[in-house]
Amino acid sequence: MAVTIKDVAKKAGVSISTVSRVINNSKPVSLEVRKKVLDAIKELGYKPNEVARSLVTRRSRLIGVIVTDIGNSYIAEMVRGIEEVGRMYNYDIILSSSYGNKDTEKKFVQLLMSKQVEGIILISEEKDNEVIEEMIGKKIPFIYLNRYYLNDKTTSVSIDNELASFDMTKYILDLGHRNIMYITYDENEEYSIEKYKVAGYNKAMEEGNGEGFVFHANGYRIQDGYSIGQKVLNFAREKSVTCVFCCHDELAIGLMSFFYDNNVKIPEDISVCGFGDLKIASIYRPRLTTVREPYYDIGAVAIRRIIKVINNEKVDKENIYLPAQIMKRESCEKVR
Amino acid sequence: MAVTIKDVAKKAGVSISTVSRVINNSKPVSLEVRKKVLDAIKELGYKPNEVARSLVTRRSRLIGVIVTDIGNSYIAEMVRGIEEVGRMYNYDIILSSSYGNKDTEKKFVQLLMSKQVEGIILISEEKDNEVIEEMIGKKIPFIYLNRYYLNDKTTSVSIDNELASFDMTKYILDLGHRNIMYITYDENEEYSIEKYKVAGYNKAMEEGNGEGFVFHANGYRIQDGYSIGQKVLNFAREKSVTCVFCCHDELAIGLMSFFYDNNVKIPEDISVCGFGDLKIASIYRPRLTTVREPYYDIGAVAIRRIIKVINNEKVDKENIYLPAQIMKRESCEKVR
DNA sequence: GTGAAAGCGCTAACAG
DNA sequence: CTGTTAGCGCTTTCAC
Repeated sequence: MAVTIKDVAKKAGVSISTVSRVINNSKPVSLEVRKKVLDAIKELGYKPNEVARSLVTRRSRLIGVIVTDIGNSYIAEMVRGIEEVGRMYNYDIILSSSYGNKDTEKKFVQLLMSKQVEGIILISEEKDNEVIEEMIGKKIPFIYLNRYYLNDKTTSVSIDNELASFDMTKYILDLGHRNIMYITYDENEEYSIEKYKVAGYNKAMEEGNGEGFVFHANGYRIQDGYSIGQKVLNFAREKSVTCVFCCHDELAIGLMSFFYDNNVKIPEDISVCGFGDLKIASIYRPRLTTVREPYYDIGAVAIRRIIKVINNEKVDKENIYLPAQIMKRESCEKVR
Repeated sequence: MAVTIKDVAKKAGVSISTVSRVINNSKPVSLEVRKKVLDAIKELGYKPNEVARSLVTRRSRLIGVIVTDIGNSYIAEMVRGIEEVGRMYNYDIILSSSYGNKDTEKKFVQLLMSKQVEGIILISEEKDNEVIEEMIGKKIPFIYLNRYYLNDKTTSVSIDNELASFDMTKYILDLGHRNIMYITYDENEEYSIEKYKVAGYNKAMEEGNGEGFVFHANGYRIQDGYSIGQKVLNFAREKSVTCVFCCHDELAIGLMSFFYDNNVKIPEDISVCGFGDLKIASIYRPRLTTVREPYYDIGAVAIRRIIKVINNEKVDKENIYLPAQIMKRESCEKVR
């Protein structure tokens, strides 16, 4: 059996409340007594039982994080941010993977609440999320992170997608490209973030007198980029497209792989740009020109806000916007 | 305030013990009473407070996982395995990232124990781990996962590295390569796994009458593979090396990137193989021929074993070995 | 089959 | 400044 506060109290010859006071610094304790207690603690190797503590204080120092799949590099990066700043404030995180199943997400919320977590961060990839409705009723701090779909019912952290897409398009235009494809997915969905990205792209194309072509993929994954490769290639040739701007790095990487496998040279034959700046973007060759979404920071800011709410510090109701950045690399070069 | 067992008891007109019995199925309860309780639970939306439960049962249904960095894809994969099978047994995981700092690791063990976790999995990248010494004293189930260094004082799960390296080398030889470099790192360290991999390589080279060259990198990272690129290239040319077998995928990817940047064609000019089968191995072009270490399974088996120990099922003391697999891809082709 | 009561380890009034 | 006491919400004897 582990050593408890009682053991310490006995050893130090004081009451358990006194011990409690010194470990929590909650009330003044005489130097002399404090020392006795500290000695006893050290000698016994006492560590307070956090579970017992939580029960009475109602503070678990636990934050629940529900992710789609920790195997996704951008999610891992967000979790890193969450974990690291959580740590700074003495919070541990409980990690649950939903694999995109909404019922699982809901179940996890219940589970996490029963474990008395003090806040929940949901990293989702769903369109409409019933979990959010559920969370609104509960008084527990909550943040919703979604790289693909917006949600106006709850606070989130993200970049300004329209602006980022605009800036990227402008950068491509400045490189001399005129015929530029934008590959999107599901941008007609009401809450799709693609809507904004397409808008940013269109706006820049208009201002820059470029000829734009919005193209549709069948999903957001590498696989989806690969599988539309031939169509993109045909279209690009037909319309003299010199640059393909993909709405996500995954698509861009898939597309580049298709190009590699089919002897299309990047950027000599065609330039490719992405969006996200996944780790792989700077590892793959040629390195991918892309918009950097600061995943780590998004996670960090999200948990920071949760902790603020927990501590009753004042926070804005609104979404938080972080700056994006154009990562200029070799997959997209000047038109000659 | 959340609804408690008391509320349910009152609503159902029974004692709290009865409620406890029905939610735990711990003792027979008459059908009639059971129904009343169940109804009350449903009506009130009651969820047992797991913290209170843990306090009395001493079972937190929590398993602590300390990782070096969740941003590493192989670690994320292990954590996936851990999380997913943990879930099957109703365990949640608490994730902590040590970023390779031993003191942090030790601190986390303390922290996790004070949160009453029922087991700890440490995913480390250190040579010698003081944490292990510390864990041996404690009676809490513990598994040590380390892709780089062995530890004979505690249970682990891994592949048979010597055999895997042997098989890979044999595969390369069978492709017609004779002059094969093996790039290693820190293989002279007492507990380095590289020692075994080099042995497997040497054995196969001997049997296959190949000419082997063991080469040293300055680390395990992509960056390290890139930075020895020129040396490898010079050496390979001098000794007519046709294939480079890297002790980790990271090194192989770094090397391939160097080759790309310097116009060395893979596999036409030289073949490259790796070890690990990180996600990127099959995304990068050319796709990397490599040894598949089943990270997901390693995590899954690790937590399964922990849960067995928790439940007093009998387990072997020995390390657990999982099968590896040669992933034959385009970075390594037949010599012509 | 059911209820009363003790207690898990700790914090937080409340006295003194 | 320090000790006593009452819970936190739940499980688990122990009676009946």
